[in-house]
Amino acid sequence: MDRDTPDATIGGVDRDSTAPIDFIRAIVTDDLKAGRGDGHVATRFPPEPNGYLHIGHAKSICLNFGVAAEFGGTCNLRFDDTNPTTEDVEYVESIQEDVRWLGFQWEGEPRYASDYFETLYEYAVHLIRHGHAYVDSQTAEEIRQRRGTLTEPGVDSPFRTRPVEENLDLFARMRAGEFEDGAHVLRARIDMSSPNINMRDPVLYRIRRAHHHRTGDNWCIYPMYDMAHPPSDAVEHITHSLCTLEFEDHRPLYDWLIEHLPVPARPRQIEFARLNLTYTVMSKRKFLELVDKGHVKGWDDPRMPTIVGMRRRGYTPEAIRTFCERIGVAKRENVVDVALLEHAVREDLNRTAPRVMAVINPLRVVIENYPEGQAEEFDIINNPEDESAGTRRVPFSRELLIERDDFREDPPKKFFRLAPGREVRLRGAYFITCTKVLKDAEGHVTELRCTYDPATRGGDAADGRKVKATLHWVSAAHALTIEVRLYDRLFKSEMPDAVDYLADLNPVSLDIIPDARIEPSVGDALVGTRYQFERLGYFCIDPDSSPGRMVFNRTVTLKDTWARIERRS
RNA sequence: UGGGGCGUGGCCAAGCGGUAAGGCGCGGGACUUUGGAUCCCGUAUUCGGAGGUUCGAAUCCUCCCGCCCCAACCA
Repeated sequence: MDRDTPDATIGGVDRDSTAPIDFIRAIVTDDLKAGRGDGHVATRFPPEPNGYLHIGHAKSICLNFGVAAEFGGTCNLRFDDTNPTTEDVEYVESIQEDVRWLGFQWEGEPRYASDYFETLYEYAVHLIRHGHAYVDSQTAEEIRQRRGTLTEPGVDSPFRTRPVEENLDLFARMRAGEFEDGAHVLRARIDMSSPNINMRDPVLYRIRRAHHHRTGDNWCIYPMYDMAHPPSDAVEHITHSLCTLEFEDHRPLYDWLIEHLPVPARPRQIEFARLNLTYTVMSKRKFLELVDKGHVKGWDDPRMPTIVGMRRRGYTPEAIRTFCERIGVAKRENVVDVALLEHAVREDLNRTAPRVMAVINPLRVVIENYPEGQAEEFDIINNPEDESAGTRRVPFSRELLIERDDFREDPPKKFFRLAPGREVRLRGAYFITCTKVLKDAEGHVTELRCTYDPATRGGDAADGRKVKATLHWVSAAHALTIEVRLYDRLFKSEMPDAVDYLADLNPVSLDIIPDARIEPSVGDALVGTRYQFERLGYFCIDPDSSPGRMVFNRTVTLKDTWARIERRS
């Protein structure tokens, strides 16, 4: 490419995004220049409906829809439903919901590989007619043994030279259900000595008497991925078929199918590396196991790295999309630090989530010079980063609760919060000064006596004096009690089997603070803590039990745990 | 071992012959009605290694090393 070309523009498309998907962008640009696909770019997201989507799929979704959008093209949603034994409508429905929730709209109706079964069958017949496929009657075991090894070539099947007519007849009878499962298989006739094992006469069709979630019992033979995918792409006029690295070895086969079939288009496969996240299990197989064995409550359990699980944790589609943009797309194996995901979530939540004050581990504070029985309300801003979020009324009275960790009788050097004789600000209310510390017989602090300065109403001193800390607080009499439940994130850890450690972790989901207090002014507001769970920060209200979500904006590390708050009924 | 890929700071990732973008993380500072947020500044003399070509290389060539994927009638 011309070095003088301003790189703000590539392929005529404005490059405002920092998403480093340049190698794909370059290929598409070149193809466009070469006139492929009539100048139209068409991609597709092709999940197999055998589980719920996870954050790894989000990368693929953002990539496919993103590339299409960038080049003014389209992106289809196609279910790769060629293996009826593992698939289910529950999954096709959840997948559609998740893609929509992430903010993407596929072109037209969802497609299904199963919609093409008849076409694929005809294509298979076409291959047979041209001597490019044959019915093999060996057992699976025999086929495997004759496939050769990484270093030894394979051996031709004794059925490889079956006459076309016989193949045609056999294949038709396979479809007609005349044979047992496994009795025959349709294979491509390519090269049993190819150094690429995928080219050693790959299986194209197998007999499988299983109920398909869409075609029911209409078929007893099903195409393999390699047989179904290339033609499906072509039928949909997909121009760029993006898939993960493990399919690189299949590309020659992909191209072989496109070349030997009378397909209406010539799609091109491009591979990229799948997403791996630190501490995160990313395997549908393991998720299924967790769900089936009851280690989690379902695919949408907040501990799950599934899209629905993340949704319940309060993650936003915007945050997930931002994350996918930032991690980039390349061909090298990678393990993205989960901190990057959490950063994207915080960034979005900081901008959009309403705040509330909360006290988890309460310490009673009595404002001695505040009239007994009196109460007043303050208007406190809901989101310091968003004026339009408005304010809420927060009641204030003589007896308050503050976070226990916000007070230190003997404050260390860097501790600026409350201490005997020290003045701090109660957020949105008044400056208070601690005058007395009450303790029980054991010497534990049980209550603080303070005085407030009426001249600091709203949190600003008329005389301009400053205070080094601002505390969260709630009015003891008005506070709302909720239940906080803490969960540990699913850790992949060093353990080879996720299930083992999950069994260990499950009991950790306890009610940490059964009597946490929060301010009652916001009807649907519940929040977490700050100091006690130093590494948390954001708390989400389960969208299934309460509208909206809540953020606590103090500590925002979300390192390796998170909390879920449930309203006590 | 045959084939296919990949190796740029702790983690991602640009760069594609002209003298190492950016983000996360980390460290320091400023500011602030949450010590959060925000804002600054710093963080690879070096691109897996060794040779070579060139005025000049992460970018080209050679050899070596390392990691990943492929021997399902899964996708």
